[in-house]
Amino acid sequence: MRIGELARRAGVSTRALRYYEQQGLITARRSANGYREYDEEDLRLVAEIRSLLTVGFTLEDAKPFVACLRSGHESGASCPESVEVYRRKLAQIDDELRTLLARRAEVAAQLASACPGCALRVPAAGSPAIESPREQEDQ
Amino acid sequence: MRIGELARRAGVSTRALRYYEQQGLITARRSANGYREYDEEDLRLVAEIRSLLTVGFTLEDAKPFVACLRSGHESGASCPESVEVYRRKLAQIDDELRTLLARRAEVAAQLASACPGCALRVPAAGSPAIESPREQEDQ
DNA sequence: GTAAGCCTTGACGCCTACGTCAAGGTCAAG
DNA sequence: CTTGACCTTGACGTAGGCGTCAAGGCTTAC
Repeated sequence: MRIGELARRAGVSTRALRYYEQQGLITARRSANGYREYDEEDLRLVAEIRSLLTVGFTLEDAKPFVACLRSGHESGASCPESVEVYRRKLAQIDDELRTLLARRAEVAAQLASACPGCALRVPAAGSPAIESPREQEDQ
Repeated sequence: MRIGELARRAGVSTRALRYYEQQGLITARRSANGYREYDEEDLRLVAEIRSLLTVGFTLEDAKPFVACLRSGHESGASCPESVEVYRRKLAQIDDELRTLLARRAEVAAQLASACPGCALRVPAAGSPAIESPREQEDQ
């Protein structure tokens, strides 16, 4: 199939597909007239990329997953490199969560001191429903 | 004082100060030779801006606070416009927290299915320590 | 006079995943 | 032959808060 069909089936723009190729994530055969030619496996690769992007991965993060799929694995996450990316991402997300929670608390505190009573309308940052993620790196 | 001294005392770069001016946050008198001249109040304004930026506010968000200070209030948060920004920011932070938590859960789930056992090393997204912030907008 | 240290206004670079023209080639239908 | 739908590469624009030259003027000290 050509780029337009792949784009429709994968739910992305043709621009995105060319960008993924430019970034080294996917490659396309070329037909005689220079048009890119894709197959079903490429559709899987793009689906994997999209899936990862929507959960906050960068294209760089996605590379090991795509490589894993292309090397014959049925899942892009079946390779150790991919698992490592998963773990790094979890750690990064936890960092961001901690940062956000700290900022939330700070903003709530400033709001409370500037406008006593306003803070009553929003959940407290230290409430039992909002806590920092537990630290628990590998091993 | 001139821009260099203000920068040192406020702990920011001269580039940042010019940028704040360009964005309409601070204004400077000019001495005969064209140099910017600042006073102690400008120092307070810059301190306010820095304080807000570090908790994730944009310069646009900071404008009401600066305006509030300049209009004579002792706190940049004493004006209703500032309080409104606080509330919008809290809501935005809560949105980001929910998004992050959802992504965390998604990543953890994918990791778990791709590498059973790996997930045991990281905190579970649905654990009692990590929950979505309670919704509770105004009123 | 000249070096040093301060100041000025531009203006590009960064980072990410594309959106959006621009200018033009390919191919099948009518 | 023309229209139209498809394809190609190239290149600028976006958002935010500056960093980092570039090229040059002011002032004081020696």
